[in-house]
Amino acid sequence: MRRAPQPLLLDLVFAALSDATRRGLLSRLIEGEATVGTLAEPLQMSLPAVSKHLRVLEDAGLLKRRIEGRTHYISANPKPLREAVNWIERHRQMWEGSFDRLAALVEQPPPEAPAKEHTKPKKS
Amino acid sequence: MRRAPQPLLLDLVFAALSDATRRGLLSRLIEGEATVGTLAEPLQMSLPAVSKHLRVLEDAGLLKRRIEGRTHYISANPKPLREAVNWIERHRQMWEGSFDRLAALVEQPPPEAPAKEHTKPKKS
DNA sequence: GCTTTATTTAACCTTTTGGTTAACTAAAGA
DNA sequence: TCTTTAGTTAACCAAAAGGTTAAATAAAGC
Repeated sequence: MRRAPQPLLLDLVFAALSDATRRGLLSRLIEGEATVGTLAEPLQMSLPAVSKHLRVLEDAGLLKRRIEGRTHYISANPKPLREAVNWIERHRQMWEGSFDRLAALVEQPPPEAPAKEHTKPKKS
Repeated sequence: MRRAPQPLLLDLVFAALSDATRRGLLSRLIEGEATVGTLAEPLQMSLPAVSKHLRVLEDAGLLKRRIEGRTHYISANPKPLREAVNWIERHRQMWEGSFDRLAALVEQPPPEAPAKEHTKPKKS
């Protein structure tokens, strides 16, 4: 009963990535948009189970959902991954002591827009 | 009794990173090696709780522990982070790649049209 | 030897997670 | 209209997560 400091986005992203089924779903989405049923089909588990996994991913901001009639088209949203990889790279580089090594990779801006939303003050 | 596909290392790493307290511990370790007590001191929670968090991090391979007498010196081990960041980067780049192609198409319609999704971009 | 110090382990509790089946909503098709 | 199809929501369950306090282990200090 001591916590409630709001679930950080990073919490949600890393938690979402910590399950192999969910990572599998994300991998599958590399091939492009897919419906819930299509995503569930190869995954020997019930449809509601898959639906839940998708919700976890969606809550972490890793999915986009386009609803058309009764069909939900799911696609990947890579944006939150940037913050996650930023956190990791920052620490990895500090620990390894090689600051310049993959710095370019992290700072690599999206080809279209100059990163506008990853400059938040965080205190983790 | 239905699962047993073995807990992948990636599972453990991402799960370890999904908790703000644990990320805080890792951040603290940027300053260098520290004892369990020192790590616990600023963290308003009991020592056993911290001990458990450290074990989660250790099981994920993110910590090294040097025991000297009754004192445990904890330090960060960045190695498993590489695999994690590899997974993320691989997916992020794939998605951003396909998103670009998609975006190129979506962004095409004239600036007056507010691009509702179930209306096909018909160009006159 | 006794006591303090550093830390883990044990036992317990509550909340969350990951799954199930059954019931519901709503669009599509006959 | 009636039925199928696509998906979510509800209710439930077992196990895991994250915390607690109390007990155990073992090194250090007196």
